[in-house]
Amino acid sequence: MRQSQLFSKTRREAPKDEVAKNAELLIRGGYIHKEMAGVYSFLPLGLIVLNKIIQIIREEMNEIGGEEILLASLQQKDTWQTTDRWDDKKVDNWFKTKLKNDTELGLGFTHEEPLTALMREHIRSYKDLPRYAYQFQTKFRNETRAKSGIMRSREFIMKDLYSFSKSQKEHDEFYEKAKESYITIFQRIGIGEKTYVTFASGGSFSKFSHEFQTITDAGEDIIYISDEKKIALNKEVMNDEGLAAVGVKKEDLREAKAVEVGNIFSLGTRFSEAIGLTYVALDGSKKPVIMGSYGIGPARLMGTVVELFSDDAGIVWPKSIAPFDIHLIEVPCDESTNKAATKLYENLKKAGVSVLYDDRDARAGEKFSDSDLIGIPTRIVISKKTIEEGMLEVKSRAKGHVTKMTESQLVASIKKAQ
RNA sequence: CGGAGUGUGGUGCAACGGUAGCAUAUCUGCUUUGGGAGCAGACGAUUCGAGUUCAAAUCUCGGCACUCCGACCA
Repeated sequence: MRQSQLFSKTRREAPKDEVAKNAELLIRGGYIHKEMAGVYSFLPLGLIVLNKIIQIIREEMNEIGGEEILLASLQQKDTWQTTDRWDDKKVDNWFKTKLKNDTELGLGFTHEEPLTALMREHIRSYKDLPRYAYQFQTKFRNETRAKSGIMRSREFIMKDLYSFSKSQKEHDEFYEKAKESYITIFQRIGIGEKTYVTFASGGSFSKFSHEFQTITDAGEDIIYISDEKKIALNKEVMNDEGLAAVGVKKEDLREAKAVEVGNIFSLGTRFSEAIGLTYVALDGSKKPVIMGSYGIGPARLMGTVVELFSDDAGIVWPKSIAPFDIHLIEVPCDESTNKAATKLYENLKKAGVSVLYDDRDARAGEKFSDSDLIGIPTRIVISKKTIEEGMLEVKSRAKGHVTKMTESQLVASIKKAQ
């Protein structure tokens, strides 16, 4: 798109009420807008990145048999009372509201209850299992303290998948598949090397759950990593039982700060029994469905990427989730550069390369600074000099080096990277 | 929820209880054009409410908002 058409503006300084690097850079670059503590809106550039992350997750969820749905945010009290999760004493981060007639409602902080209840209408026989449903949906959590920019917010989109299986074996097999799928997702997004499958508390559902923890000082969790096994333990299960389950010795582990970018749980029959989601087995008996839940926060992922990949000048997006492939900069603007830049812009679009074309009537310094801040992987400058030379000036945002190449070489290199 | 701190033009900062100032952004004009240009002019602000005082951005109390530390965190 043409940058002159982009309503969001970059800014030189971060607002003083942001300390977290992810929020500072994303606000300065015009990716997000802060509505209030822990509540952020996504602007055009931010939504492109968020949707790219979502699309990667979607592809991987479909790959393991997920069916996409969209559940309601408004939740009925009754459903949550059947599992004893309505009471504020049991779940203290509910946002609750009321209908005009005083009927109490909740804004969903998760969706085990409503989906389990819904599935009663669709799962009746062992022939209907297994099933995997997932969604990208807004969760509301009344955190006592929002912090770290978009890493911990009160309203956020979450991908949550729920599995419904007829046997423990069937569940366990899917659980492993989901774990592998998550590893693939984090690799595709570019944080694979710093992300560890981490043993964590299973809460009231099972002994352990698996978290996906990405090493960064911006994280809130402490994990203990076994480099040999490429696995980690959350501090909360750093005890004899946890060590035994993972099969590591305490002295072989190293401590690190990390952010939880994903979490998968075995739920057993906690919800299906309480809500009455059963199926008729081969032998005619009625059995509760065995469930699991699998979450990833796309916005938190986006924040994590910014924390991991940025420098003094701004963001350095991994290619897989950058808002555009190329930042095309025309400088200075006159008739000849405009003609050349427009032609290149159109050609690149035709070749299937996404381009942010800085056609603004601004000075070179401002354009370059904005480009560094926005962080698109490849920058191309069109100027009188490059037109005379007949070569494109191509700069890598990550590596910083400048190379000269022709248009077809450029397209080939972008295609190769995709 | 406990503790600490901060609220001033769009943004970032300043102002002893006594004329609210600077930078940047924005607008106009001229000059400029490969790393946030120059000159001239213009627009624009004390979080809200009470109190103390001749006089409050400044002191006191309360509300609201935000940040940080901690607790909490399917």
